[in-house]
Amino acid sequence: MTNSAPAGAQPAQTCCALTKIPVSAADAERLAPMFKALGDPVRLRMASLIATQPEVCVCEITPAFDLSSGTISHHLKSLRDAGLVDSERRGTFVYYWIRPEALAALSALLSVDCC
Amino acid sequence: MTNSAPAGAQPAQTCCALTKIPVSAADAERLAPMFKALGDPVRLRMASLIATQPEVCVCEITPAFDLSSGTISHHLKSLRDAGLVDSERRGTFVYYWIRPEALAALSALLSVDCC
DNA sequence: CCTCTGATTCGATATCTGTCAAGATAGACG
DNA sequence: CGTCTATCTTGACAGATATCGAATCAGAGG
Repeated sequence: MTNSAPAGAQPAQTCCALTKIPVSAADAERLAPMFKALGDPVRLRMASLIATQPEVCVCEITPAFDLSSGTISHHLKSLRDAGLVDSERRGTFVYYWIRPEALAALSALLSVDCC
Repeated sequence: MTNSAPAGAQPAQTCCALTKIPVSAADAERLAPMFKALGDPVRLRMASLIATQPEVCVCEITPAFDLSSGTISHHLKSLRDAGLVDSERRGTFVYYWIRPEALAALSALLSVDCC
């Protein structure tokens, strides 16, 4: 039980939505899965890799990780199920892109720019 | 495989650090556990409950959830291990508070205010 | 000291998760 | 139509996780 802040001292000075009003159970059910999807190092990197480009082919994602293609697919599915990315097959290849609304929802909760 | 964005159309217009440069493997290892900790509805609500006040007694947290005290402790430990909160015993009671640096780290990654 | 209360830890259990290898699909292209 | 390549799905499995109830620990106060 470390102690990095004088317990009685000043409160969290970082202001963000999370610190304004307790997240409701309903919001928590909706938002937690997105955090969960980003809660694995591989998926966090995948999401970032996809987010840095308009769209990314799976054939570009696969070689960026030392994992089987089955595992890559599995993680991409997690990200898609969480609503963070979307995908489309175009010919032989499948392309993924980020869903900005999803990032915005998380950002709104954590962003310090809310006040 | 739904299709909510015209694949070839404009890229993610929401700008945040995540979309600038792919998260490095090292950063992913450091940040993913924090997202993971927030990736459970119970813990997300707990973190928010703690973040909305300077500090919160466990005796206030416990009745806010329909869970055994053992389970509450378990989740609080997860949040603490992830570096999101810290705690201190004061007499009979234990108090938790948010670690603003941790929220700031996540915020920096997702915030739209970076450009 | 003894006991009471708040909180954590422990043991058990059911479920979930990350991973791989192998098999199944979907198009492209002869 | 057959085959090749890219991707996804399935089956299996070891390890993690959420949960409870019981046991333990830490102070407070007689």
